[in-house]
Amino acid sequence: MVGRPRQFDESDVLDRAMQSFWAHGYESTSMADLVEATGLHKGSIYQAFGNKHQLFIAALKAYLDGMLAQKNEALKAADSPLDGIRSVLHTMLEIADDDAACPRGCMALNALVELNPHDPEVRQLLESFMTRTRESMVEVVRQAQDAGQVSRSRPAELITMMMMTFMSGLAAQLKGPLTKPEAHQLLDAQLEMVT
Amino acid sequence: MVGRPRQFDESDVLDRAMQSFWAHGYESTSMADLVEATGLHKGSIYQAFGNKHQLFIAALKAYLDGMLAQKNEALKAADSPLDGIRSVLHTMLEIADDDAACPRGCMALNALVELNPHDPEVRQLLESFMTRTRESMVEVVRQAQDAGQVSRSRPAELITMMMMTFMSGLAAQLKGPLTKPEAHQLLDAQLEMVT
DNA sequence: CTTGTTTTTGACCGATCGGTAATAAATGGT
DNA sequence: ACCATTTATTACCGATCGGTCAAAAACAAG
Repeated sequence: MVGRPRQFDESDVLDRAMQSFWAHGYESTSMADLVEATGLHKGSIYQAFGNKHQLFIAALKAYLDGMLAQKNEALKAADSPLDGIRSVLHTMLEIADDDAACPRGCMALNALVELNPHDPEVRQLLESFMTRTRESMVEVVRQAQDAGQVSRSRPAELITMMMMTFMSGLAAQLKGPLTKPEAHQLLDAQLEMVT
Repeated sequence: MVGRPRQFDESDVLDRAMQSFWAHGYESTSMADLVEATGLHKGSIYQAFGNKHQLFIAALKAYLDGMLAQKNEALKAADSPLDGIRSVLHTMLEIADDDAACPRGCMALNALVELNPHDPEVRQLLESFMTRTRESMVEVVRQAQDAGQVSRSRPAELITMMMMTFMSGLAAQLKGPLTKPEAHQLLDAQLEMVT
């Protein structure tokens, strides 16, 4: 027995929900907003995703998975470890500021600031994500050091943490008056310093 | 004619409201929360501050004024321009992570991420604050360059923006697993690089 | 065509949201 | 003592919040 077929693509709906949460945050996105953004009715959302919080978790997970995939792709395509790092970070910036009208920033950072201290599920998700990205980035920094592209005067772990911290700052500042060209310029300066 | 005297200290109530907004953000702080935090009744809050949004603006303004005062004080007390910068930034870090149980971060950054794109009043307030801090910091960086404490290889404006971006990143990361000692260590490393 | 199963749809729910109004209480001035 | 004015207090408001439920609809299997 199969029942009535779905009239929507789940990953497509999840993506639309993600856009809403990304642009407005968790609390400021109402179920009415999600109904409008996804196009399907309230009951269908609850049947498919449980509740608002679970939908947010699913959307955040989709966002993080997309970022990880993008990162691996960029690293693989790069000619050298340092080029890979550059490519990953500049692409992250592009993703964080792709809409000229509304600077959404980085959804992971938005969730970190809005929800992390009070939401265990978000906390676990973000911690796992950050740990994985950090470890992967430390590895690439080591490769860059081995290739002579990055100074050995500082441990790879420290360099990595400084870059991730700087990226967090850029993602936050993009929600303010900072423009995209300025952000890229700052990132280049930081990369030059740290290498 | 004078009327019934107030039974509360306005700046004290404002401070309590600020603590709530600081810890939970704007949307997640309900009027009921504010009633509990301030101790006075709902009607009194509205009579004294207008509405929730105006109260938040007043609380944010009080926070920013406090930060500016702390900054000027630390700069004046410092033995050298570079020491002043160090003192200001490390103190900001302490303020952003003063409660072991709940990392509130920096209220200005929290407001930037949660509200800036959609709230004109917050935007104007934060832009004015950031412009003033940036200009004042550029001046101190120049003094540090004149004193030979900071390299002239980069313009003071760039160094300032990099430091502020890095601080934003630290303020955000403090809401996550990053510990206070780690944050101070990262800040020291960044200061060493940039100088 | 009927039946079982799933999705769709829209009406509906109690709780909470931010905000208001009316009354009581407390003061200084006359 | 009384009045004008301001604050304190509480009951109350409509709107919106996230969430539920039952009936209708659309399929596959028998």
